[in-house]
Amino acid sequence: MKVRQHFFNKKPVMASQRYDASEVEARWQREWETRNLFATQPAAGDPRPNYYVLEMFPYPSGRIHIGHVRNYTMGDVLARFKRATGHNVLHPMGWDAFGLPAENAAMQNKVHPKEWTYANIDAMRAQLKSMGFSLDWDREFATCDAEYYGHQQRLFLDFLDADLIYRKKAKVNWDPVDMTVLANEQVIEGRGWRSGAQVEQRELTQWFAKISDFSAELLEAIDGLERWPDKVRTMQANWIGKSVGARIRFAIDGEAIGLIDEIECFSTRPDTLFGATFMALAADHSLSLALAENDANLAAFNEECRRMGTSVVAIETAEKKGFDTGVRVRHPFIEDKTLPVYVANFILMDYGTGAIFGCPGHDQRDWDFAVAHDLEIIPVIEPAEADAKPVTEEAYLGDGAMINSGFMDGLKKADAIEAAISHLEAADLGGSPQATREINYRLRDWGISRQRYWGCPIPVVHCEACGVVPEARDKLPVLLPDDIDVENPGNPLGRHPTWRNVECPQCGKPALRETDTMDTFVDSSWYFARFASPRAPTPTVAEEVNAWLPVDQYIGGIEHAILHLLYSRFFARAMKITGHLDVKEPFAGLFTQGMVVHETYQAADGTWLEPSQVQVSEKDGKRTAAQRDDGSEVRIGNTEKMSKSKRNTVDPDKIIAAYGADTIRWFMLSDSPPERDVIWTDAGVEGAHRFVQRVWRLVNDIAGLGDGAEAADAGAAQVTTTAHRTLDNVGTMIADLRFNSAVAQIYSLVNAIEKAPRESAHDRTALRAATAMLVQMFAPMMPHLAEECWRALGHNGLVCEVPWPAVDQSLLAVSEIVLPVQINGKRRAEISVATDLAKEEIIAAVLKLAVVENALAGKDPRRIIVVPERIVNIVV
RNA sequence: GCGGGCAUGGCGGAAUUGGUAGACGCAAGGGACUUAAAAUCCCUCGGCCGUAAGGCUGUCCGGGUUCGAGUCCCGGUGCCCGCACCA
Repeated sequence: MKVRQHFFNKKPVMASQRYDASEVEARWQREWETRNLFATQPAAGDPRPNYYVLEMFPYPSGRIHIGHVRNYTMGDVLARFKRATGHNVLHPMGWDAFGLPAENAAMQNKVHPKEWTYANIDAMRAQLKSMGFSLDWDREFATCDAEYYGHQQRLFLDFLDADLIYRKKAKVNWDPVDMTVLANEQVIEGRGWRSGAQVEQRELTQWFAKISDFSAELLEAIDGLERWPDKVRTMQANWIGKSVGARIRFAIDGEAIGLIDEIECFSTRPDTLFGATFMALAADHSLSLALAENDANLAAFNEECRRMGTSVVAIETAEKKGFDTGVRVRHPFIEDKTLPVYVANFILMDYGTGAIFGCPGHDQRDWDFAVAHDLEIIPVIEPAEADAKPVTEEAYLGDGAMINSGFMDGLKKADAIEAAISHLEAADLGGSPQATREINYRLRDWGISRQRYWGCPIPVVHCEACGVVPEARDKLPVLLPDDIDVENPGNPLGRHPTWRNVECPQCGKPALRETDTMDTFVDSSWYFARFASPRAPTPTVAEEVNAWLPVDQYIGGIEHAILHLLYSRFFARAMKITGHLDVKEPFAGLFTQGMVVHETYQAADGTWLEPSQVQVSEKDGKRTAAQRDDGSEVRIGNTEKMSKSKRNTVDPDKIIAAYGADTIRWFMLSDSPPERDVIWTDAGVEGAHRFVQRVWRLVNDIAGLGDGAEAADAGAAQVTTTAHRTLDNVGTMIADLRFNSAVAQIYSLVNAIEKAPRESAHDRTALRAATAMLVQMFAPMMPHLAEECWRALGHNGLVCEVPWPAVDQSLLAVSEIVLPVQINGKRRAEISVATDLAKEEIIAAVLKLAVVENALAGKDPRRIIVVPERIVNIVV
């Protein structure tokens, strides 16, 4: 049994000939910085093709975590590779710096949010620099910089003018303790995530962005996002949620209620109309409200519906409750038939029209409601599935021919829907057709108001005389005040003594400044455009932003699949309309990388332990037991996402200090495909570091072979061919973001160089050339080691400035190839043939093989398949 | 419930898209060097049979298509993710 010690417990071994990462890396980082190598040239006037690679910018929480390291390493490999292949590369970095944590920290630690945020940015910038990323730091900005959010206010006003932003009353989650609105994601089981207080539904006037106007376009354009993962495209399509159907009007039987004499429903299944047995309204439907005015019981019921929680649990366990209003509507197809109208707790006011017709036979939810209220269930579809249960037991949701449906009897679903709509379109109700075709989307407008201090102020003023007045554009930015009271809950802007009181920009009379700030998702919806000209006096500069956008490769976590990426797509369209941009899609290529996960450890008393507190025992490669430093038993838990609560995090700084940035970069790229989770193990990191040392030894070895007189070329050495073949593969693999495969290729080349003959001058010349190519190939991945090796090989310049080597195509062609020979599909032999050998000759050669002759036993083969350069198969 | 994805040695994963399954790495075992260790180097490493040559078997399970299936089709199992009273 062997006890593996955690690397922090080990004394570092430091032999003099070993590669000293900390010294080397700091030196090359200084060199790159001195030469300002990664500053991007303006797109205008640069003859090279542009390439924009962007990783999702971080929230400045205070520390870089290992997930950032993985994300930015991938982007950096691509950026360095594209630079080497002749592109003008934009690879910027900034900070998504507004948001709640800064305010919470301010309350807890009595630090100003601004101070806290900028201190964090300084710390994290230093960490990123120690990773050796080829970022253009001249373009850095934070979204909380007055300059940035001032331009954002300008965009806001332009959007307002273009009717892309508006104000409306809306229901919001209100936390009565923290005195703020909470996003749906911040409400857990009906309680505020921070205060734990029961969240109330409040009606407040809020700012909204008209993203729903773009539903159809945002959905259709998904088809064009060919370099996006299918998963994200599907998620966005589902989120936008298109439903095709009809809006159908039902006449109220008898007297009108006030001005209301009909009810409109949206339905995707008008084919089931003959099975309709009731109608249900949302509590906030205009008819529900009108009827409640004279009915205290209904008013109480409506109130109960409104209070119903938004949590998943509340929805799953809720009964189908209803209140019979006594009102009845006439069935559109059946003379003299009327349907009872209920108010029901499962009808949503903000989808469709807030009213449905219920067909219990073929909708499970309607079925539940019908059973609860003793309503008729009429089957109108004859089940095509043999094992279908009768509609007395559950709703039938499958396909089949229509029954009990008058003119639709016998039709299939699609034809029946068409027939029903045509019928209703032709029918007249009060002077217009009884139904119109309609498409509904699930996507709602985006509420961007937040009752928070640490965000971008919404640049408008409320004047008693003039109403809502935009701030004058030459007064922008509307700055956040620095002198605030952060010690009390609620919005410090709302109780600021002077900041609120302003003159109306229009009439000059005293007015009040808007105290809402913008959702931080607004900040991240256009930062990628600002990077194209981050110091410009306008939000964007046409010739730069249109040259750089769309981002060629965007890299980030799947958790942003919907919100951030959808908002950004909307913003690009809004910016196009307002003249700030001339592309529609912000991100041409999207890559969602996996997480970094780590084993968890739990002590006997249930507390989670850090990896450094635990020793794991292994037997025959299996992890058998773990012990704490004091010898007590430790339970090995699941391997999961690194998190503070499970204490399974690894601090990048410590790894860099112990092994260097190149080691952690190499480890992040090895083994796991980039879209999948990577399991952090000490052994894996040590393996990566061994490779760094091995490459350094090899390069010095080759450099020490001496020049060797240039031998008369006796044909390419094997190692030259291998190097070019590897180069060809590595190039395509990096371009396809298949980093783990590129890493494997590089390992193989190192193996080949180590084993290659070194006897002749010709050998040595070939080896030196192959080794130089090797260094260039791993330069995007381990840039510091590459520079040091490049120098050791006798080159003067920097490897990161040397163009990517060209593949010698003539070396890729092989003259002879080993073909596997199958008999009846099983591999029985192999044969070495010239690549250009004719099929007949290959067959002739194969038939002479002893195994083949034995198998045939004098008979003719039934069939011979020859796939050139692949395989031969003899069917006996 | 709806939608999407994944399943290959002890482990992470390769496999040019239907053509030699297990590249490359990790772990493990054996050996060399060393007073000893570390580092390094060499060998073995899916399973079964065999001294060996070699044979059989093998990519979650059951069928199918094909000269040939990890890859395509049908059915199933198990995990993971997203959305969800959406009419």
